[in-house]
Amino acid sequence: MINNKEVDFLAITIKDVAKKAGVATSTVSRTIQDHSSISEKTKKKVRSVMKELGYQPNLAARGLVNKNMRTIGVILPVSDGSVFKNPFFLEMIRGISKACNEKKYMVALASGTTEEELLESIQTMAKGGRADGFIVLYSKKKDRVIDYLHREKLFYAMIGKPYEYENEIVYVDNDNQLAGKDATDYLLALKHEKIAYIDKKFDQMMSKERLAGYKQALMLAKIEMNPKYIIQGQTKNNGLEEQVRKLFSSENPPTAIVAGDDLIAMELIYLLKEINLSIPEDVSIISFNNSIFTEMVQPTLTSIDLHVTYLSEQVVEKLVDFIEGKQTLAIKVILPHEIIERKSCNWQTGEART
Amino acid sequence: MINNKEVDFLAITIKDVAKKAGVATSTVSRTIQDHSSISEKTKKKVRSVMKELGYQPNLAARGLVNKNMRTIGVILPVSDGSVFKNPFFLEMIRGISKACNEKKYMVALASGTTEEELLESIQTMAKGGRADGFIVLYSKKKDRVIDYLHREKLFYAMIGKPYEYENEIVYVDNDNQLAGKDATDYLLALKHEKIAYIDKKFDQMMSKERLAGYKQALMLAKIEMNPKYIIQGQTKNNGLEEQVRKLFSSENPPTAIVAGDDLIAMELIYLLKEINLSIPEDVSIISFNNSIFTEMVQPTLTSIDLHVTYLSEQVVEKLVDFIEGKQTLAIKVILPHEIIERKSCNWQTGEART
DNA sequence: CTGAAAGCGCTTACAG
DNA sequence: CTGAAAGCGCTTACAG
Repeated sequence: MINNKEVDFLAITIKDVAKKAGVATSTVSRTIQDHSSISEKTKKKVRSVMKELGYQPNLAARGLVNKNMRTIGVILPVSDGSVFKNPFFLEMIRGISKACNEKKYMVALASGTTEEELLESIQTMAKGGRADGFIVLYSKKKDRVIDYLHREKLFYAMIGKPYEYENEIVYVDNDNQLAGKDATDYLLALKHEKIAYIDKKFDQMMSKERLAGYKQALMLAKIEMNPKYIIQGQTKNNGLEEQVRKLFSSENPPTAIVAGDDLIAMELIYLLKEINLSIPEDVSIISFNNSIFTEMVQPTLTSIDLHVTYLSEQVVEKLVDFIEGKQTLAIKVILPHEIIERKSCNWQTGEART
Repeated sequence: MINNKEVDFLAITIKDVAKKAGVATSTVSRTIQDHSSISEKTKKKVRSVMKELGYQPNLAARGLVNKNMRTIGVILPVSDGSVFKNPFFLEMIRGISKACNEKKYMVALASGTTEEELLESIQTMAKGGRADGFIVLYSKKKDRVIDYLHREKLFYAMIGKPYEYENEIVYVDNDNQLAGKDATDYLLALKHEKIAYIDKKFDQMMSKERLAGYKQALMLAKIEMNPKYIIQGQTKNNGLEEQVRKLFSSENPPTAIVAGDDLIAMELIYLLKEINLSIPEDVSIISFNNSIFTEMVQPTLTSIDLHVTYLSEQVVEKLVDFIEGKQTLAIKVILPHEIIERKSCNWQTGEART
């Protein structure tokens, strides 16, 4: 319908405003920035003309001279399919987007099907002067993305604890070890002693930490850890499902599970129901994230809320401080978690928790 | 650790390349664009210098002169919480991001907590020359966002069928009426006659269309439609849950359900199980989206795949064609759907489908 | 308190 | 086939 060229009606610029207001372009520019050197009277006049003409500053021009585009690149994990289906990311993206809006930053997405592609995307944004800083939404070992960001001395921050350069990176995280311990302690308080830890993706930093917390809780409770109770995703011989079936049909099955996240907990609930175990009567389950799924299963899931939205707001804030030079230290922010009790945990006897 | 100013080491520009290669900046520029007027020999030399210096074009500068930023703004629905938790959006975002990468476009997110905020965000991007076009991820009635995009004659495309300006908007969609009909036909073929249609959000265009398809299927099968069998989210008196309970404890309960999407189907499964109905023995369920959830419930869900990823790729392609003037008509692309059979549907007798 | 001028890094007629 | 010059829309010393 409309041709590119035809629609190319000249946007109104600082020049148009200046002419109409009878001032110099520099005066308009300074008015936009609310410079103290411009008289209120002039500002008022200029502002009214700006409004009248519907002036909006050209961000490319501004970016060119300021060498900052007020844009934050959000780096998604390489989408091999599985990881990225976790709605967790949606919550983070949404939180970041919201926080950026408030700070008048834009958010640009960097993604890729392979690590190469992702790196290229980041590079274009970085060297192209398109993003002033980056937020990395995941944390994994030997990450070439982190290496790149670090080597190029770009501004970046992470959600989650980094594997490397820990002391040089701005990051926002939960105390995942404590969360793992708290989850386990919660089950211990319900008199469970045979507690399993089941997760899928053990390459993620947070999984490691939660497992450490689980071990710590058992140790402090002087309960000997049973290595069979720890399932770390699929092995080369067995899928997660098989391993779980085997564990629960063994001689000495667990009475409770700490699950890696709500999604895994959901799957476990189905699996266990299939082998005729009742939840929470036979097996109690606690998990992490407190996502929408917690309310969608039967029984509803007791889960640890990690305050993802707040996490996202915080990364944005810290990164922006860093970009704008208000803060130059590699600050870490650790947010608290909170157990949200629902119906998936019982006393070890199988009696309802009262 | 690192201060803003210190890190501000001058990026290498076209000038640096020109000097080192012993040519003019215009030659470098033309080499980048692979202009036919430059000799291969010169190009080769310039390119090698570019590589050596690690040159990356400054996108802001380029955008300033070209008046296009090779950026697509992706407009998320106003996040009142509920809608946005649907992982559906994550899939769309991912698909769009992937397609944009391939076309060397960047994706910028526009979001807001209120419609005002969202509009402001879009406006900044549009008038600020930040985005060349927009993709709207949802379709709702009386949308001020669409009004704005339309009034300002911006380039935009939608996923889903628009309420207004249908003949002037580039969009990509499924044939949702046909999908609704096919879902219903599938149940009819299993000898079900008492089929309910249950959805949550009836302000969305696709819900309306699927319902129309449901009605059409019944009509063609000469089955009288029972208005009680249609539940359209919560009314002012009753929540969805209450309505469903009531329907299934009524004298003449349905034996099958067409559910608005997988999430709703999941909830329905729990609900029905709670009132001691077996699925698929007592009630068959078919839904839409074929998301990860289909494999997470017991029984696994028969669901209609809408090819979301492909949908996303298509919007990007069409929008880019439009932006670049390769295509000036308000083209629509309708993608096929596909029933993915799993375990949630039986013959009306309650016997397993074989 | 305000303006004229230079410059950010690129592209593109216009010459040659 | 290549280069010198103007210009995209803004900001910021530098004068006054």
